[in-house]
Amino acid sequence: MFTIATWNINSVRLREALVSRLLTEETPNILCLQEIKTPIEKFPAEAFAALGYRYLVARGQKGYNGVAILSKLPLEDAGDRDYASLGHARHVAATLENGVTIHNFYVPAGGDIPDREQNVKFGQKLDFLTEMRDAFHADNPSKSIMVGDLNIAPREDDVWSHKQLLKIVSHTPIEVEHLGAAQDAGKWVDITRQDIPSGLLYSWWSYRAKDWDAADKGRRLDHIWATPDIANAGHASRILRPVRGWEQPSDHVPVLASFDL
DNA sequence: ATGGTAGCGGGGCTA
Repeated sequence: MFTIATWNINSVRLREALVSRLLTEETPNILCLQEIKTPIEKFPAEAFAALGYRYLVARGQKGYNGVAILSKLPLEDAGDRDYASLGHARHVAATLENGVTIHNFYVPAGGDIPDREQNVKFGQKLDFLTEMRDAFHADNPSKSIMVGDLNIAPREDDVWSHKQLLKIVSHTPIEVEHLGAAQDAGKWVDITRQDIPSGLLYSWWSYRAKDWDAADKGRRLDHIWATPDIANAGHASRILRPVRGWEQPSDHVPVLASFDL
């Protein structure tokens, strides 16, 4: 059995102590981070190794993006892909000794205007998702887990107001359709929703709210998926809402799942 | 329709 967590940390150097706190309190076997916002040379690997997380497979860049897989279990680097040819560090993969492959994604946010004619970033987001679809279709993945900040809340109960967010980037029908096509192409099972099939679920609350907890205008942007051959081994999904209330928090909270493998 | 906050890096971009 192992537990995997995914967390958009919004600068791993600024929030090194928060990562250490999560690792100490929850002791996931594997932690996937997004938006580490640093080149790998400056990733605080020693601090996490001291807590038992000796394995690191990561891709970084200066100032923006960046993804990392931290693990207590041995990992082998399984490569990365520059989806939509953006030149951004938004994907990395690693393989465990049991043969399970882990994909860690940071899908582009897509800007504010949900129209590729008016907003290049929105087009890049859709193109990124289309290339994910094509890659999964070609790959036909098995024994795989894919996690990350997908920057899309696909279901009505993944947002505080479906109606009010229909034209807001992250919940528009075209994004949901593109994400669904990528999910279908890999036959990915949404493990969080397999475990918690109904009810409001959020993993992100904007920094701009006066009182994020009281307003509770959240979205479920962070996901854990698995291929059908191992999906029934997934269980015990959790989203750690209280982490949003830690001092100087990320705007995202960790999402966890365990696998009996 | 707008503005609200945060991080990086030291101005403006990105979220």
